[in-house]
Amino acid sequence: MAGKSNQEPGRRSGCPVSISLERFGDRWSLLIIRDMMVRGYRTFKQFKESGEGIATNILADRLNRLRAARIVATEPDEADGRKVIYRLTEKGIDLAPVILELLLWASKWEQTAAPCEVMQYIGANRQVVLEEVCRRWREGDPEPFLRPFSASGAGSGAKILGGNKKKRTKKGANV
Amino acid sequence: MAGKSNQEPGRRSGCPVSISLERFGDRWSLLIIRDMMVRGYRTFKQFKESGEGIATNILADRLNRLRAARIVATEPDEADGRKVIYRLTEKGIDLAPVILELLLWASKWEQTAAPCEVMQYIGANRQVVLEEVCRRWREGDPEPFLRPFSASGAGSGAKILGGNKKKRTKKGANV
DNA sequence: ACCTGTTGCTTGCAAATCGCAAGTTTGATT
DNA sequence: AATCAAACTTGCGATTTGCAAGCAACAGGT
Repeated sequence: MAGKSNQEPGRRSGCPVSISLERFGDRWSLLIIRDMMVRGYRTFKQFKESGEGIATNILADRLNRLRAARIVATEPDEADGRKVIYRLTEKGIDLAPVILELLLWASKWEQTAAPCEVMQYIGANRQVVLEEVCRRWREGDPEPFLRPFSASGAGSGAKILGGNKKKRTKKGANV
Repeated sequence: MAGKSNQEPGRRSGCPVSISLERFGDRWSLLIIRDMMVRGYRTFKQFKESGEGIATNILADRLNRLRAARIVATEPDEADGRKVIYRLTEKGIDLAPVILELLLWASKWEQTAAPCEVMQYIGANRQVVLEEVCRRWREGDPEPFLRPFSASGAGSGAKILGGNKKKRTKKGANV
C-alpha cells in the first residue's frame, strides 16, 4: 500500500466530508435529491417546477453531474418517449440520513414552514422514517413521503405525511 | 395562525432542507465547521492551512456568514490580541449529525483516505461518537477527535482517533 | 399527414461569485 | 524603532450562475 495514493486527480483532499461536498456541495443538488427521495419526483419538469425556481440549464447540469457520480440513473419512459425517468441509485438513496439531518437541524434552529409535530415525530423515530423512505425506493412506490410544506398556511399538519406511518392502509392521490 | 407567513424575505422556500442549504450549501462552509468540530481548529490561520486550500477572502466571507447565522461565535484571544477565536455555538455543534452522515456516506461509496476500521467503528457507534464530539465542545477540549487523513499513507489507522474512546486516559500530541 | 402543445434540454449574455496575488491593519516580539 | 505575524481587504481575471429564448423530438387530436 505504500506507493499508491488514495487521491484522485483534481481532488482537493481525501477527507470524506470534502469528497461529499465535491459531489453535491452546492445550492441545488441536494434539493433535487430531496425531491426524488421524499416527494417521489422523477422527471425534469417536476424538478423544474419544484418550487425553488431552479434554472433549466442548472438543472440539466446538476442531473448530469449526479448521474456521472452514479447517484442517480436515467431510463426512458415506456409510456411517453419524450420523458426521461430519473431515479436514485442505491448510492443515492443512501443519502437519506444526510437529508434527514438537514431537515431536523433547520426545523430545530431556523424558522421553517415545517409543522412541529411532524418534525418531532421524525426526530424521535429516525430509524422508522429511514426504513420507510428506503422501502418506498425499493418498491418503486411513487407516493410522496412528505408533501411540500406550504409557505403561507402551516396549519394543516395532519396531511403532510403521505401514506400511513404504521401500516400504510392505501395510497393517497398521486401528484 | 392564518395571516402570518413563515417565509422570510429573500428566502426561496420554507423547506428546512432548502434553508439548511441557504446557510451552508456551498463548497467550504461545512469544511470549516468540520475543522472546528472534529479537529479542534479555532483560528483563521488554522482554517486557512487546513489542507483544502481555501482563499483568504472566501474564508473571511464564510466565517462572517456563519457568524451572522449564529452557527459560530467569535471572541478575542486573551493571550494574543491579534488572534480571533472562532467557536461553534450550540446551533453549530448541532450540525454534528450532518457532518457524521456525510463522512459515513463518502466512506461507503467513494474512494477516500479514511481507514475502514475507523469508519466502521463510527458507523456502528454513531451515538457514542456524537456524544464524545459534543462533550469535547461543551468542555472546550481542544483535542482533535479525528486527525486529518493522510492522502498517501493510509496505513496507520490506530492513531487517527484522538484521545481514548472509552475513558480518555490522556491527550496525545497536539498537531 | 398536419398542426399544436409538451418535454427535455441547449445557447447567449449579463451579473454574481470564485480564486489567486498583493496589500493593509493591528498587535506581539526583539 | 524595527520586524514579524495574524486577520483580514482589495483588485482583477476566470468561472459559475440566473434569466430568457430557442430548439429537436415526441404525443395527441383532426
